[in-house]
Amino acid sequence: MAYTYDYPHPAVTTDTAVFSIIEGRLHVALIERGAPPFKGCWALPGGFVGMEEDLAEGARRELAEEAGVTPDQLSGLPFFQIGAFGAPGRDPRERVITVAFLTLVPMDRVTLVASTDAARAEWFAYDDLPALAFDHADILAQARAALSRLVSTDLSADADAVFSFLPEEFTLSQAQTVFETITGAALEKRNFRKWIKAHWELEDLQKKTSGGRHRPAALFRLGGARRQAG
Amino acid sequence: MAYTYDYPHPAVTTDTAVFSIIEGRLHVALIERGAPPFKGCWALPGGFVGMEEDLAEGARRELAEEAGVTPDQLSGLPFFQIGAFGAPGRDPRERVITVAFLTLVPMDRVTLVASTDAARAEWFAYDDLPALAFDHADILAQARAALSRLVSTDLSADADAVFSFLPEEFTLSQAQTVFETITGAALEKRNFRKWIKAHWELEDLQKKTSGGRHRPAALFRLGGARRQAG
DNA sequence: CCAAAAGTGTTGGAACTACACCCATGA
DNA sequence: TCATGGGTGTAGTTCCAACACTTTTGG
Repeated sequence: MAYTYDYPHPAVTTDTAVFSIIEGRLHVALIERGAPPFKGCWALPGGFVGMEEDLAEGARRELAEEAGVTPDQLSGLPFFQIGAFGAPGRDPRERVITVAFLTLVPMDRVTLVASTDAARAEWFAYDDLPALAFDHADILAQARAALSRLVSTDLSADADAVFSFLPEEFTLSQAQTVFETITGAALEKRNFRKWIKAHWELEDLQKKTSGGRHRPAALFRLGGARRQAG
Repeated sequence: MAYTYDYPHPAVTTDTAVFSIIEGRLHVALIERGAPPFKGCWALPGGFVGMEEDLAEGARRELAEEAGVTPDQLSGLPFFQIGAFGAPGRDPRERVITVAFLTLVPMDRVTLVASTDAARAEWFAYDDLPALAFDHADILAQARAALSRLVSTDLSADADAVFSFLPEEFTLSQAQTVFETITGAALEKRNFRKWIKAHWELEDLQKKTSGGRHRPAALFRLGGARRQAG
């Protein structure tokens, strides 16, 4: 079937940078492209937007299709738009404008499953990335910058989103790891604890971790109604 | 002439929120649509992206065509992307995804000239806007939020951009008006002067204004290489 | 008993807020 | 001479950064 217009139309795709923190390091979900162009190259999961679906909806659909990250797993998690990337020639096939998104998923939790046009789907440490298809290195850099901006200098309105890296119940050390990973700076433990308690209402669950061969840590949850199911 | 694709393509447009400060109030450039849909309605200047042009380039071309704001007048001024807006049904004709931009032009300086499909082009005070076409009220609100974010709580990396509201040579009172207009808060004169001098290198031009029926004010210029031609 | 991470307060400096009066000009 | 906006300093407070030792558990 063919679609005809009176004047030329670009194609529109979405791409999503899925960040997580694995073993204390920032990781991104990438897929290996199973079809040209850039076949065999790693890329952000994404694809063409359906004519009836919203941009974010399309991005989530592609995430499920290519990387096995279902809307279910993303429910309650932040999903931000980073912006549109539309330099002519960024796709060798035709003029393609992509709208990029950013999401944060809990640490050590989401398993990637390749399907449709993805040959593989894997987590990569952000500071050890392969070469990327299209202008995805550029997009990913802007996603990383947006992530930093969530908590930089002063807190953005969306700063709560970074708690999405944490499990529902977390220790203050885990929280510190998250903030250190995002900002790239080492934080002083006592100051961090004062600071986080001053800026967020943390509910002390009156429970402790166990199993570590060290003193057990108190477990907290982000208080108020600020966080939905993770 | 017709253009045919194997699968449906949305149309892609750009829209730009041009902000200025006129008589101490934040204004936005709007055009009155001369053609359907929303004929006779006010809207952000914008239009379809050419197949060979970059998104920002297309936005600037449309700005010149519809509102008479030439790339020349915009040279050296900030031009930020706000994001993509693509809800299905936002344009009654077909699926249209728009990429929105934001620019800041010097106070009391830019004259608007309507042409092509714009019946009129005028400055509107931001807090006294007419009904807008499409989802432009939504886009404009996000543009306004982005403007605030430039200088909110702590300064963003792009905070210099707000000096674009000022003429090349400006008084500290004019600068104070700009910051007050953007933040919406009244600032204390002595504190503002200390603060702006602490955060920016201002070159004292050793000149004074004249003509006001009051004490002349010292003129400054934004120092360093931070500002190109305004 | 040893290794490993959890937990805990105080102090000095920097940055921000609040606040009131005199000055130079044009009409 | 008056109306108008331009120009100036200090003191109190708040927030942030620096800093070291004790506790609890598992092996």
